[in-house]
Amino acid sequence: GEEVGVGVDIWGIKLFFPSPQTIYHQTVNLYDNLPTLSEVSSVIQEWMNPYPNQAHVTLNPTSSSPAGSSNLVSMDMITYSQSQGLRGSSEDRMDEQMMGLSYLPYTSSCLSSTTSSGNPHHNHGSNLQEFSPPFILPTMRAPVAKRSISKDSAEYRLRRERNNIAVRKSRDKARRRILMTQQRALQLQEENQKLQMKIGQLSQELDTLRHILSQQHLPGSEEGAAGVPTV
Amino acid sequence: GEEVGVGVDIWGIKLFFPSPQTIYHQTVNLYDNLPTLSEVSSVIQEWMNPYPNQAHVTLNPTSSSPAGSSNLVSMDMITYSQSQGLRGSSEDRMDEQMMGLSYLPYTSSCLSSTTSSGNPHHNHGSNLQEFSPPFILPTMRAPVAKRSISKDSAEYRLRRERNNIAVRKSRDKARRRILMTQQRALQLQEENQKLQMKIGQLSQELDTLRHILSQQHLPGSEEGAAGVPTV
DNA sequence: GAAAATTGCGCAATAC
DNA sequence: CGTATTGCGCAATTTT
Repeated sequence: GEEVGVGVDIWGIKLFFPSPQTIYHQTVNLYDNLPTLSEVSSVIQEWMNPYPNQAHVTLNPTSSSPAGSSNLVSMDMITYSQSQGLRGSSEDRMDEQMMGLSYLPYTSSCLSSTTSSGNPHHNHGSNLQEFSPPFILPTMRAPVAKRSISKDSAEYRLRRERNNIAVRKSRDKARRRILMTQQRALQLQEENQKLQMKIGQLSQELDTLRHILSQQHLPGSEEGAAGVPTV
Repeated sequence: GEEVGVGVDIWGIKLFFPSPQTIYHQTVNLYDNLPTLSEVSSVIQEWMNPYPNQAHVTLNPTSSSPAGSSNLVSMDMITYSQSQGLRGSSEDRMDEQMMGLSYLPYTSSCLSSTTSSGNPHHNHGSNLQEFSPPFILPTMRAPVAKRSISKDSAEYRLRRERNNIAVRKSRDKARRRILMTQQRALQLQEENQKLQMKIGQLSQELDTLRHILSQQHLPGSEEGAAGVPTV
């Protein structure tokens, strides 16, 4: 099979979507306002529109117009139980994982390379067929065909190498950002403690002064109008 | 070649170490206290000890004792310019990357599987041969042979699938931890502002009271002893 | 539109 | 033995 994407089960309706990451992104970003069933069904209509028949449509590697005719659909169901963006919106346990729930294997198959013998990177592991959690639908867009690029080509290697460098750089940046945030949090916590202490000191001073003033004024018994401000 | 590990250049001395990640970890953890040249050379002696001749020693897949005889050495140099753990310890730019420096491609090849046709996962990209930054040595330990496991075996797939689940779980946890830290930092920042404001208020109150007291005492000209405390 | 950056994922080494 | 972490490359996607 040359399917690209994931099969999902939305309120009992099995669907196949290309581009698992898109779905994941949408899920991650929107998992806190799930659509209603009617919204889902309307979106399904929109989605199914270009492909009224649910038959397979083989990928056409030579098609050049990306937004043109349909060229990639497979109704083969692929397991996809993401569960990450769907863990209840109430912070979960924040310390440990949920009960036995979740992190079930999920398989996505890739387009095999067109010329090379193909390093089957995302190999299909177990062929489980369960669909569990409800799912957010991705924004609707017709699947586009990839430009077929030989994995042996120098251009491919160049692209890969450049991307690898970018990935390392990006992750390094992320690591530093995380570290910085942690340090900032610690710093703020320290500062908070100092500020709390200072507030304590000032409050005590205020109490002392108020006490002194009250002692001065109470025995004298008059002029209560110009008293201690209580802002 | 069936080499596993990375080649590094330490003060001009080219070495090959197995397990790139070990080196990376050591580098990350220790990059702020680089060893002296004498330390390095003694470590090199220790490292070279089991292998006085620098010839290739072929991997023996049937050897069962992990801590037993030497079974994995290759002096083929593999490019390794990590540069991540070596970015100056002064926070760098904290916003953007350094100048043209770093993130050069780095290649590590893996043991090919013994029975399966072998998915060449970590494929060798460009065959650059440059060695640049000085490097921390890993803790010395004789390389151990991996138990040869067929990639087709059900056990392998089981292990992989379990690890994949663990990985997803771990990353989910990390994501939540990061989010939590960010939120905490924001929260602390808000709290800080409030505290600062409160300190401002209290200070102003104090000033007012001090002013009042000074007004009361200065015109009367005496009894300066029981004055305003200046804690 | 193309290059760079980001991100989910699986793999393998390793840490625990 | 196990699970948990982590660096890495890949590919899909997003950002610039």
